[in-house]
Amino acid sequence: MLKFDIEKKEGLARVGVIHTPHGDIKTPSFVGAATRATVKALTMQNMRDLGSQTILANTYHLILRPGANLIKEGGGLAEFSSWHGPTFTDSGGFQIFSLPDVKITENGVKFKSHIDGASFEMTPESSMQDQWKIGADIHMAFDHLAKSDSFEDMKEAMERTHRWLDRCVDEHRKLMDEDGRNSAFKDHMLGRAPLSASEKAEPDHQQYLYAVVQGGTFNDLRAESARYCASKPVDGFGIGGVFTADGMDEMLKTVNSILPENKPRHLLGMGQEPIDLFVGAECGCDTFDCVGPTRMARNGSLYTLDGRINIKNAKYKHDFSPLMQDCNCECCKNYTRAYLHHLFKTDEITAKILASIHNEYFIVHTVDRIRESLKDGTFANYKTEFLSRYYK
RNA sequence: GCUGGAGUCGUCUAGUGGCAAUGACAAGAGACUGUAAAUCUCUCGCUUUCGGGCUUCGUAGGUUCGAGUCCUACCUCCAGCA
Repeated sequence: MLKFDIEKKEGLARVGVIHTPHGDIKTPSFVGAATRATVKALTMQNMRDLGSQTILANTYHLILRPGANLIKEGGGLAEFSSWHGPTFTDSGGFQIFSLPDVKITENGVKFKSHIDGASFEMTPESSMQDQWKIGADIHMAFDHLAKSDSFEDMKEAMERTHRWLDRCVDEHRKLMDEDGRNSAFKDHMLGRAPLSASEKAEPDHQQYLYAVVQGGTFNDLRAESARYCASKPVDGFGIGGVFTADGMDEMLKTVNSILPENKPRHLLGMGQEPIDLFVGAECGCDTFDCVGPTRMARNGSLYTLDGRINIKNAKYKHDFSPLMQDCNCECCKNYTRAYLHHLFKTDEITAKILASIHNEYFIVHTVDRIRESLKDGTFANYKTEFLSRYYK
């Protein structure tokens, strides 16, 4: 079982530490979106420097290129990418469901590569196998995204997600026993040697599985999904299919009141808007990932405590102040808005690098400060102060 | 000086009798939430009660129902010849 220590609780919110084979994650924490085993425009050293604790890569993208086997050959995601720290993989379900011409059957999803049109089929088993090879510390179960937000489609997607979860759990356990067990365990299984308690308890090559809660905007479905996922022998939970902050707090309260307290919860894909992170943490989510901060950055939309600004706007041409006062990121400590404006207008690659450093830092540190404020009991004040200024 | 060619929105460019006029860039603004996104959308002569109205394709005339497109003259630029 994935070790998760809770240091402090406040309502549904909690401060904790997830202990992974590649290191600890202090939670709540923002996870950098490293879809193709890289955070776009940033090096892993950039990510360490800006304070990121962990990254999340994507199984769909990695099986197309460079292939799960190659990442395994390279020592697994953390080593292959030189991140060396804790890692997550998303199952690929979300991407595949966004492709045109997908054929969904009970067995899995048939789709064509967006790169060369080659036909693939991903099933709960194959996603688990690929994620095992990719070798992140924490894997997501292969879930089913609803094709619309109608109750019928949501219910169907949720129920299939549950059936697929059972298959994910079985496959994950099988991989653990075949590949993850230490040599002592394997000797034991072959009748060669007895097994000590610690050897039995802790495989040598451990990877962990999160179930994914579905149910869309229907809180009764969310509750049903949370109960189902909670009943399974998984290490934590992803909360999927959330697209807007509207009603998210109620949904998260419903779900996180049902999920067992002693396992971590990851809010999938949310965190472009700071309010998502405050609400998410307040309602008991421990980790977040989102492509928003880096995508916004590449497109010139940059976070400040007074809201996002578009650095390409003409009004910043002569603005020689830092992007954001009192920001300790490499970008704000060294460069002016006028310079960033110039880099964007001239389409220099450095524009995207500096902007990504800032936006990622901003979101990572906002969640870090949420964690600190929960620890010292000032969360409510921090939330009010931050949100009233940011969204004024 | 002669002979050819060319002058169209900030720039380059399409256009060969129905045109406020093509495309690109530049400019201005917006979007983006488990990344087919260093992407996409809108505006880009002036004006409007969004139906339209007005003024535009080097300049000035002309032919025509209608001219950026045809004719004449002039101006400027380019090439070749003197």
